[in-house]
Amino acid sequence: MSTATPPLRLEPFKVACSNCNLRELCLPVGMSNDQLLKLDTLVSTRRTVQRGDTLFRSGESFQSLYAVRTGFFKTCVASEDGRDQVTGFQMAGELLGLDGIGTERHTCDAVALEDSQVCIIPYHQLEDLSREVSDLQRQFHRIMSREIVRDHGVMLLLGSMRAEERLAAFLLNLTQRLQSRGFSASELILRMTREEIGSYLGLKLETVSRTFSKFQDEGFLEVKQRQISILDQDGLQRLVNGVNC
Amino acid sequence: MSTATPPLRLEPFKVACSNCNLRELCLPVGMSNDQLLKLDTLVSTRRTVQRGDTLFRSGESFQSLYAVRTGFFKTCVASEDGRDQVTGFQMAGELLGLDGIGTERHTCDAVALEDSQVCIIPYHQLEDLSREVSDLQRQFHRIMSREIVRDHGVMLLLGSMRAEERLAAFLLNLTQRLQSRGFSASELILRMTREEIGSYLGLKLETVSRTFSKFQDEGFLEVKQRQISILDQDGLQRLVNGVNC
DNA sequence: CCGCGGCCTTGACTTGGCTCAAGCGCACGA
DNA sequence: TCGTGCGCTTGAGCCAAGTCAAGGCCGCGG
Repeated sequence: MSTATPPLRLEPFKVACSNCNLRELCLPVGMSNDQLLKLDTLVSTRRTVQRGDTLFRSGESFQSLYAVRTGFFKTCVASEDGRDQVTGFQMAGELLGLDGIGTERHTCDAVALEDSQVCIIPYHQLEDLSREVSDLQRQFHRIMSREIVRDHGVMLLLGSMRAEERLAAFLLNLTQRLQSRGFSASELILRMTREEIGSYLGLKLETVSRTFSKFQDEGFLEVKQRQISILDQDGLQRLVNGVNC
Repeated sequence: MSTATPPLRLEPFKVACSNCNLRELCLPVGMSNDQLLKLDTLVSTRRTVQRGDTLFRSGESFQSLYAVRTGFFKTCVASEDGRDQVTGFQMAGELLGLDGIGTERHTCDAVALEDSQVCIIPYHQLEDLSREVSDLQRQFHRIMSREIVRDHGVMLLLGSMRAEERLAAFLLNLTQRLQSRGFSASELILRMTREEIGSYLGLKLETVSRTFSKFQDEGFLEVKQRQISILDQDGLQRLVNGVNC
């Protein structure tokens, strides 16, 4: 009775995948308790990133992946000339840095949109462990594959949707991810500016703003600055599915 | 002397990564000869796909990755409503099917744009072998990561470039990939229609056609249907870099 | 050899989203 | 408390790309 508890109590409680409430969304999915303990030895440090600060920048040497523990990030790529493009928004349980594996350098910037905390996952150790633990390997591959699928969805959005459809799709995607983290399906607070939304959706901030106003006029949403209430989720879904074309 | 040769001669010569001329572009990158022999046991069959036929379709169960051996493919995703979007064009040495890992189902269609041949890479066996051969693991991860980076580049293109910049970027990317496969940097034959280019670039086919004509008028290209000669590569590059903005 | 069909080009017109500009609202610091 | 600045909204006008339509090119089969 006295031998079972101490090893787990003393220190690992601070940082441990094995007792993380995000383990059903993050890298540990599908792993047994034994396996999780191995993962714990690898993921042993966290890093705090203040709102507005960057977790990593394009061009920096790639060492680790990061799992968002709390907070909210954006990633953006830049072209030679100044143009830049928000490529994604990441919330709790999502991985950052996958782009760096290919070249050993990060290829985008990751910026915290609110005060955030990430778990540091040293990449080479992850490679080593995933050779040993096939469930980890499988989940890691799944995560990368899903990132590719997600990107294809964004390409579809950018390549073939109209402004209203893009914004509707964006809002539905956000609420869905928030909902799977236990938040309301209808109330959300945007962590990003209109300009950042616009960059992600291939629109100008004025267009984003106008489209929000239009959605409000049409009764789909209530918009109070960054506080959004979704009043007609089905309506938005219909919009995305091109019913109004 | 009589024992060493037969096993390698009789049959593996037909299909083998170890003596494939694409091995410097494909999955075998960075692997030793010993390791390649192991890979050979896994990648032992090919499949021929006629022009216009699909290698796999969205929704089909995912079993294998495919490496393009000869020919040319497009991949496209479709939304609920009929819209679809070409997400990429694949040539020799490039991998198809990575999108299927996440859900065990393919999420896009892969269509041959000319008569093609692919090597079949059974995915679960690849997982097994890459737990054993870390160089294989590393290269596989690199390939997935680069696919993510490539997708981010397309998002940048779709989100922030004008029609001329998109087409110029597309042509430069194509010639660069062809060049690294030993083809001319300036002469190319397009395997896809204007409509497919347009879908990939988020443009209508008429716009693609007009932009080709414009490039020809301005002396960047010579265009004869699908035969393109690049006359001023630097000019195209300057266009992509937004010099004419 | 001709006719057909798929693909491409070009012109005329329309329009969705961009640009430019003015003004509001809210948070924050003096 | 008030000013300042950032982010957001809204209007007016414009333009790049889309739409619609006509016609040309070219390869293939009859």
